[in-house]
Amino acid sequence: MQVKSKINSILESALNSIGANPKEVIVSEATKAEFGDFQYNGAMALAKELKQNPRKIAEDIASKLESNELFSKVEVAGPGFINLTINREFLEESLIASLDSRAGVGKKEEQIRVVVDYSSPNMAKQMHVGHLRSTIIGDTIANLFEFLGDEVIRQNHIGDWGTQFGMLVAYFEETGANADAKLSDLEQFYKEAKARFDENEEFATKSRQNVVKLQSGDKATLKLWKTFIEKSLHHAQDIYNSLGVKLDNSHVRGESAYNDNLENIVKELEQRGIAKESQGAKCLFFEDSETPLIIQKADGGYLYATTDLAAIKFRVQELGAKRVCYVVDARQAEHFKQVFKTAKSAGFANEDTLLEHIAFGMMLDKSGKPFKTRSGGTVKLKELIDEAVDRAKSVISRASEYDEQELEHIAKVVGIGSLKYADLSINRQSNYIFDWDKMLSLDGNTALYMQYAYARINSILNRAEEFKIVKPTFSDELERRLALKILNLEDTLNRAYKEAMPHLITNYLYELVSLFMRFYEQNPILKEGVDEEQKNSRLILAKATANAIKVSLNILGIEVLERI
RNA sequence: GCACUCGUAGCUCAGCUGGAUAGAGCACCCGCCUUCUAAGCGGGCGGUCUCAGGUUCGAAUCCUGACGGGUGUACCA
Repeated sequence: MQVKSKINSILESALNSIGANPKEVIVSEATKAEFGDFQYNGAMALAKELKQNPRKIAEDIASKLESNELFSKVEVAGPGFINLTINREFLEESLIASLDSRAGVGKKEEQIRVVVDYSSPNMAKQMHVGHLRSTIIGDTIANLFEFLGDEVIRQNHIGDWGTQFGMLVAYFEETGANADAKLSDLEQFYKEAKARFDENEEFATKSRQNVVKLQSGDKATLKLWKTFIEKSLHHAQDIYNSLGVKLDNSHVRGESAYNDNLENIVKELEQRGIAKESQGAKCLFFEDSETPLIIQKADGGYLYATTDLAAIKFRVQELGAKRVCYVVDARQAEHFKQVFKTAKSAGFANEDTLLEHIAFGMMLDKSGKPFKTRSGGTVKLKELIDEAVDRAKSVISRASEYDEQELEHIAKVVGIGSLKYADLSINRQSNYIFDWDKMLSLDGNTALYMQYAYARINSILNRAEEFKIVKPTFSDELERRLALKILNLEDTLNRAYKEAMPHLITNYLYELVSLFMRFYEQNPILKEGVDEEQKNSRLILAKATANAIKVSLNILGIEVLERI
């Protein structure tokens, strides 16, 4: 149910009928409960255009709305605020739709094909905390788009090409018979190879030669390279599985996949006169930027800008994407700005193709400093996940009621849910302070709060006999507000879709569940003294709430539990 | 130097398509379990929205500048 858009269109015709045609009509949720459910503040802005008193305009608009059965109250306040209260009966009737598995949320009218590029781990190393945000924000966005009807193509643009592989190959050859054993810890293997690379010039040269061999398709080198990739992918897949992220090998299309196209990309850009030579390198210059985008080095080598351009071309022209989302660290903002601009001017993407950098802030430690990237100080993703699960296990209050296997499952769902929720609930654009205690604390606005509410509802539904799917009757204002919140899910998801902002969903969830918790405390469902009709109504409210929670959490990639 | 970005309660964050006394959680204090899961609920404490100008009937929100933090800035990805 899209309550807001419904109101917007009613408002729009009301506005038109008094001769106003604002370019956008937007109601917002009321800032105070006493103002009603929604408010429209546009009357004040129209005062100049219409050369009328804003209060008068508001009253004119209000008089057109009053007759509409959607509203039970239309009120003009102050200089020209229009406060709207939604008719209780309308909510009662609409709530039934929320009992289905989509919590009453429809698909978008226009559905498009979207590529979401996320995770993109480096294949030479283990995944670490630095990969967490891209992986879970990207997965959430992909889930959300899919849920609303888009055809989503997930792309894992893995870092599987470049110097580090020359290095690994060289080290593998050097260690000979021990190599296979050593590979069981790829991280360690990489470290040793890197150390060799830094200290030994001969080794470094050999590594670079291996890169050339790789790029020119030398069979033996390629074979070795493949074993590294397989090993790494296997590791990444373990992480995805335990995180419940929907990436698999079919989504992998790494840097190496574009290797053969790079030459043509450069050629094409040169022929179109977009690329120019400067200091021996092939570059693209931009008016608003003093640094160019380099697509080919002076020594002939290609760069990640070249790969990215090849990838855009592939995604738009071969995959047919109308929207391409790059879930990548905010530090690459300028890079993507230039790449997108180039892709459009070169015709790799159409003018109306949406190329978006879904930027997110860095992960900082408690003292506000960035995590180290190279020198051993990083937290491995695997360790992080394990600890999240361990901590969750130690916190489960009803632990004695479960057997070992059940406990394990609950700990996993709660621990990983908390880990993801903590990240997703923060506006992705700001830096994210990574704090074990906060992330794994199981209080407040966390996954656990939602999961707990869900389990509470489930407990009631299990106890209750089947309830009738008939129009409920709300017994107080709280129930009416809870219903309205449930019906707001679709508007929330649509806004989160437009802005690619997962935290809008967590904000919504928190409001929804807070309302439910109050309802739960105040309005008994199965207790004595509750009449049949009331009981039935409240069961419908509870069920609809559970659906909204489940749908929202599923989009965030977080599981619910029947019992906790 | 230039560009981008952020600066809201002790801490972590919402709010920023301009609107009516700026909202949460944590922490701290008080109250609520013989009845649907107290991992909960209710109440209290706590803010010159970094500062200074400007636009506007109205600014945490838009613009300019200053200060402070972060990031990026020619052949790494």
